[in-house]
Amino acid sequence: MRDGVMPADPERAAAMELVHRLREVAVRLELAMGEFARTTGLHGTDVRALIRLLDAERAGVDATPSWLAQQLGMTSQATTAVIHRLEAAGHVERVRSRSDGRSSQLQVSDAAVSLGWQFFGPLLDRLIATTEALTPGEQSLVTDYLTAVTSALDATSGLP
Amino acid sequence: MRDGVMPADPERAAAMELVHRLREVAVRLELAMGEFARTTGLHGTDVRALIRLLDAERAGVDATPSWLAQQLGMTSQATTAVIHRLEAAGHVERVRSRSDGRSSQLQVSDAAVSLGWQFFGPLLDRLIATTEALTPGEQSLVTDYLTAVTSALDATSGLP
DNA sequence: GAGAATAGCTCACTGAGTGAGGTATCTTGC
DNA sequence: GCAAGATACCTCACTCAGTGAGCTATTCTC
Repeated sequence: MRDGVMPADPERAAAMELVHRLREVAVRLELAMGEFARTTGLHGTDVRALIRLLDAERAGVDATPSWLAQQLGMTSQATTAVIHRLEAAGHVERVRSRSDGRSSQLQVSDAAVSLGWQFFGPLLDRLIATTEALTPGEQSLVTDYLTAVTSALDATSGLP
Repeated sequence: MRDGVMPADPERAAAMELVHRLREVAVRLELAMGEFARTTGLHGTDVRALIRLLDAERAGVDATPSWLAQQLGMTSQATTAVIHRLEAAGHVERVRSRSDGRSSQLQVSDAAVSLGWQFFGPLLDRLIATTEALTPGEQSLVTDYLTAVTSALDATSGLP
């Protein structure tokens, strides 16, 4: 942002610099995802969906279409279309939920996972290397900071 | 990602956790942007464009349509459309370059900037507060780390 | 100054995402 | 036990963002 609108404050300026770097990282990650989408013939949204589904699996959360819609900030119809595309490409499988006949659960295929590793593997290796340059203590400091940032961001997306 | 594909390695696992947090922050930022887009009647891409234009201004870089296209990872035609939309909404002004008659420069209007502050102000305040909870030394540690991460990410997007 | 390269644009088209509305299943109050 | 309402997901018709093809104007190169 055009920082001049805010009063000059050296302490705040340093913090602001950090926030800008954070945003810059987000932008680059977005671009990398877009590139993955292009090379795989998927769409940006499809890739975002895949990533969220894998996140859900990691976290042990049941990924339903409506859950995914919320994660993507999209309508349920658009999410239905995303799931269709991913299903047609063999990246996702839809499994009818046993406890709730209306609902279904989404599972990412092994093929999609290995495709992801193929593309993001080298990138991830560099990120891991960058991260392991820090001491364990420094790493947990950064991790805690990022967790706090996530909470701060969450407070916004909870708007009505 | 489904980490099980990779061999278990506690050191790597800790670094991986950090990378996941980083990605999580990126996802939340993206959602916040989408929400800003919805409340202002803009599109996600338009907001991303505005942010990149403000970044360029901050960095003292000349923002041309082709530069913007590269930043957004989009074709020049799509970028032309984005600029048209932003221009029509009064958020951006197109100024013919004096040094190169083919090119033009893009400037974000004051109105767009204050609109951005209005929405992102509270969010930014929370982020700044989160950041200022760190000591100056810790802040610069995180800043340096994020800079390194940006470089690591850049090495990917430079694919042919 | 001719030819190649570059910056940006218009046009026609595809398809991602939305609003309206439908079906099947689950929940609740009687 | 069943009607009324809520919920989860889906289809249909439509809009408009983004793409490919191809154009014009300007600048660079020899």
